[in-house]
Amino acid sequence: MYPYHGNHKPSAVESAMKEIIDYIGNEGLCDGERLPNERELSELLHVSRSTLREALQRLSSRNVLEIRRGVGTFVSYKHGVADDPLGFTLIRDKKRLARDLLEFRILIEPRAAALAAQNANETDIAELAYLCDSVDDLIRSGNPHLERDQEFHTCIARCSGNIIMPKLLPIIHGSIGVFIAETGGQLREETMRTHRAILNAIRAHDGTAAYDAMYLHLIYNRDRFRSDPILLGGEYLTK
Amino acid sequence: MYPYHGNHKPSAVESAMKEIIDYIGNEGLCDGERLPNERELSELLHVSRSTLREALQRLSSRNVLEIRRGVGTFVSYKHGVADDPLGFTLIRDKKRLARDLLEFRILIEPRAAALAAQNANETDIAELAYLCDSVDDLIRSGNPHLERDQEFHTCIARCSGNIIMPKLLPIIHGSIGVFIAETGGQLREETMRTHRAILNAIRAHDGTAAYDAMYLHLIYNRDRFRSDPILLGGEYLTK
DNA sequence: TTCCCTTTTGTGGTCAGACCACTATCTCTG
DNA sequence: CAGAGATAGTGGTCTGACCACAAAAGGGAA
Repeated sequence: MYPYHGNHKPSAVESAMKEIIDYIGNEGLCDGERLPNERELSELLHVSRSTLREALQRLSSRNVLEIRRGVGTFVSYKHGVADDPLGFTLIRDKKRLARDLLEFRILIEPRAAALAAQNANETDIAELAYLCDSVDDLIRSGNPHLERDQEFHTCIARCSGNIIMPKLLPIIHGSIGVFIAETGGQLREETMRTHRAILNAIRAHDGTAAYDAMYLHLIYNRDRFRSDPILLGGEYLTK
Repeated sequence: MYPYHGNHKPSAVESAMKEIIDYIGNEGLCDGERLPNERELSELLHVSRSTLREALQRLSSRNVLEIRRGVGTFVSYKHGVADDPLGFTLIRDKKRLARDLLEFRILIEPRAAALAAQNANETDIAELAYLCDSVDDLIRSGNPHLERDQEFHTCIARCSGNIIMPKLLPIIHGSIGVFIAETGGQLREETMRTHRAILNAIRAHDGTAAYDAMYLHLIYNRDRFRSDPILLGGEYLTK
């Protein structure tokens, strides 16, 4: 994307990346479809397998490809799976990081919900409703629901119409996920109730209500974290 | 950061990444300091050079390291340099992408400015003032000022106190930079004026004023883009 | 001496080909 | 028909060689 920033001569890896992107475009490969295996692709692009591999790795680390060991390499228009693309790895103060991540959600997700209320069509709303029900089911049956919960939020982000939202949100969620375990106890009722409020506001195309509902939902989450931080891998907070 | 998401056995590359992070921590390496060369480091970590290289590449693509050909590999706590970590590469509709990026800035930067007004100390304000003056100088002398302009904005993001902001903003800016050339004509005056307004609001610790000033500044930018999109590599808009 | 050009040195970049480890599938057996 | 085992295909890792670039050292001309 940015060979234009510098004037440096493109390396073999960079060229290969561009050619892979072109290949996907030319072949009309869609989300989930498989690329040729590494040996074939390296011949096709006239680079060594190691160079080709490096190109694939870089593309996968920016969510463009998904590499599955022993299976193959797949196109992934899916949003946000890559590890730590924002470089939180080296941030020592993990407690502050967790706090800032939660604050950041409060900053953008209510706005995303408002936009979603404005832009969501029937199909979107049906998908949101399904996800909302699905989260409820998981909570009621005592199963892990965090992942599905995040899908609900990401779906709202996608409905916002701003393409940055669904790209960014899963990264934020993923980073928070390291710190926070599954919702427990009384908060589960709260989660189901506020999720439902968000869904209803979006269904009614009421932007203000959606904003407020999402805001409340996230505030609950933040305060829970503050007062009762259930942590996974607590060592990462002090390190 | 997220070996905790899945239960999969860590690959050699993943272990190497972790060990590199640990190495940086143990040796107390700071921003800009150099790591041992690839051959030494691969011996040190007991992995092959190719595995080590892959680990280094991944860390560099998440802004943790900076690899300079013919020179060495350096620790980079710096914010946002990596190419396209959010995976905009495959987005075909570049016009929409540009629009959404600008809208996204309008969504988060005013809030960052408000937080900066609240949290900035004397040192921060001095740095902001210097950057603001510097941008003015560049504009007046007719030199490219886009990069310094972005530094000004990133500095505000850093002053916000939320660590996500300065990580994210350069990525957004960098992606927008592909589309938008240097500010030209009458907008230059506008840029200098609104920058100054933002600075003054932050200096006065007036959050509301900072929010409004930043909002106006960005609206000007967006409208300029809409009415008169000066584009670099226009082909990328239609592709 | 001072400057510029050449050489040297050290670094990351690329290549080739071999073998390892995992996954899904097929096949044989009970 | 179900399960265990063999098999083929994929990405993962290793080795060691050579290439290309950037900075520093050296040497000659003004």
